[in-house]
Amino acid sequence: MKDENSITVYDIADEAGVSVSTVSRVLNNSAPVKEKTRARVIKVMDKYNFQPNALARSLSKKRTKTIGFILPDITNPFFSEVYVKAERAALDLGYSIFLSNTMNDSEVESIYLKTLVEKQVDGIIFMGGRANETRTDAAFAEEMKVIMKKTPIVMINGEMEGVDCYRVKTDEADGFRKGLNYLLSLGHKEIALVGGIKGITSTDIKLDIFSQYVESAQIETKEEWIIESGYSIEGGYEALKQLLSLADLPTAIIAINDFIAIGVVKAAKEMGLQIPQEVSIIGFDNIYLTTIVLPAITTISHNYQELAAKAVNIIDGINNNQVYEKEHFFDSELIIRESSIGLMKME
Amino acid sequence: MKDENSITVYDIADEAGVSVSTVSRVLNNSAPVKEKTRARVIKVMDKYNFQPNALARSLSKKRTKTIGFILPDITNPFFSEVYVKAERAALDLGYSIFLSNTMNDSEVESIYLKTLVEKQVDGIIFMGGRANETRTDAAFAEEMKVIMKKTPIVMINGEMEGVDCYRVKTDEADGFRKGLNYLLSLGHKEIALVGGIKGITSTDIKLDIFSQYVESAQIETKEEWIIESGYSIEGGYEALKQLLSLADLPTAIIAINDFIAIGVVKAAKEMGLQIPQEVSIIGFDNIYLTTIVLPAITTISHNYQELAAKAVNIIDGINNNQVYEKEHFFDSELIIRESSIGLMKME
DNA sequence: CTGAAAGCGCTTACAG
DNA sequence: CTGAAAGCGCTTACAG
Repeated sequence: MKDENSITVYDIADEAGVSVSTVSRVLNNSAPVKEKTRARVIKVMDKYNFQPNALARSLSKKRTKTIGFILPDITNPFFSEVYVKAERAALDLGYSIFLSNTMNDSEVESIYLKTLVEKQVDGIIFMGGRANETRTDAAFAEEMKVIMKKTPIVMINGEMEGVDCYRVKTDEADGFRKGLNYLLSLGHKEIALVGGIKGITSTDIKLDIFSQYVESAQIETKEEWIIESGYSIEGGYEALKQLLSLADLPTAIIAINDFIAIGVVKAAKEMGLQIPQEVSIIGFDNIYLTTIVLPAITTISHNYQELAAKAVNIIDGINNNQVYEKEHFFDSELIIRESSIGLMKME
Repeated sequence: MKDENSITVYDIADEAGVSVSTVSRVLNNSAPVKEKTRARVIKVMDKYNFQPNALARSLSKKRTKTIGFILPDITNPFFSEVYVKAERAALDLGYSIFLSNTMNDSEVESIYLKTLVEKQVDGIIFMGGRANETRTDAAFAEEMKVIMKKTPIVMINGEMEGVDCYRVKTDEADGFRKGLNYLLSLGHKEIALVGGIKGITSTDIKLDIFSQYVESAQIETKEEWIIESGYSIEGGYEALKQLLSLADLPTAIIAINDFIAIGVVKAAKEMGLQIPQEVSIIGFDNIYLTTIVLPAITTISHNYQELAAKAVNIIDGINNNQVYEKEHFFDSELIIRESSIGLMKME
């Protein structure tokens, strides 16, 4: 008897007294097979714990039921949240996912892109760093275009100039407005904007909206209240220290993301600044850490579920000859928690 | 001219005026090729952005350079930390990883196990829930054995009775002793043990050690100080509330893991209990959240890097006919931060 | 409802 | 150093 791990459809066919075509038919339910024959084949398969070789299947079908997912750092709760939702959607449709962490190294990004194509993934979900730059690098764009000739790409919350891939997005501009309007509704007018890096889309979008509010005199701010301190907890921590060294303080702070907001909260605690009594703060992203911190942080949430599922569905769909719009927007949601409070109550 | 995405070695061979064997040789550097011939072949490959089909290669080589990684929840910093280290080690050796989140659903665990085998992964790194039970389920063990006939499995910090797979482990017993000894060295004697679930290995190991210390009278505890409240932040939060309802309080708390410790810290803050002044607390795992919380939490760290790299190396090694011990232990490390303090200072 | 044959795109002895 | 041929393990027209 053959080794269990080298049984093929031929062995099954032999022992069941049928042709491999028939074995393939029962394997895939791709055509009618007489009930008796089917039973015989299944019996033999079970006997040997037969598992078809997906490589061979994929080679002939030109479909791998595999998706590549490129992101900077799965350790970051924002990315792990969208990843997990995507994986579940993928599982439901029978796909496996190659996860590729680039750690913001664009060379690694290129290596993974290349590998995924060679492994014949049915599509790539891309959240790599190069898709977050407001001005896209021409060489990177070129590279993406070459990939796209072979494999569909869908970017989540990112895009690249001249790269006509699928894009699935949170309406971040609208989300940021929701945050600002909420602060305004609480009576705040003197507002600081903390975190971010100029040139990165998610920062530029928010900076833009903020400027509009300032220009229309809805918000009063100062140059020193706009602190581009990156995306990390540390960045929020340093930013608050900087703010506290100033003569005038804002009554509210809007952070580029939740990590920044968490850093602000941490620094506030150390410095003895009361949140929200002395200053309100809101974040962006709604990562789960916002609820484990004290006070829990008011924030704007992505629609993680829809965002991720749409990305997966597009890949599955175009592999089944369906047609999709290139761009899809999803609404964000204001999540009110404890870090923000009305101005009246503060005084 | 052919479509760029359907170029094969035959097309390259034709245009370069050589045989496919030669194309394969330059592709793999598997045998000497005249420099001039090689140059000609490479030129044609470049012209068409040729990328070999890894499916076809894997089918004939019976090697996919792919690893499957099964874990409960990548959203949990403990798992994402080991995953990220494993992925980097894998990348260095040319492997891609299928990440499979089971969300603690053992049916999903089975589906992924099956899929990974069909996709012919070179090995599976397993941190699934079923490997964490002190008493292993016979049906699950059987399933694992069937898998192991076809694909090597290496478990990280887990094992299953009767399943002779590779095991890579933190010496958790020793790590827990380090924590206890540290507390003792600070003068603490009245200690509570919080979190965990009986029947789960990581709990049982720690419970065991704890009992030994109690029996040898190094520690004084009470029944009500041992609270099996799971592994979540919420679990730590509830546990501290429970402790605070008691007449007597311990001077120190050792938590099953960092999530529990974080929950304790959060509850303490809400209830106005001073940490570490009124009670010291230490966690286990050294996830990065321990440093963003105030006070930063003293904990025991796994050697994430070595643990993950060893798992990957074993898979790569046995696919190259190397031989490995079945079990490998790695030391843990005590990381002292702000949540613990000497008993003298407390009074 | 079933089978024989070709094809998917590589690699690998084997021969020269 | 190079080429012709078989093989990896499936699926899919095609014919009956």
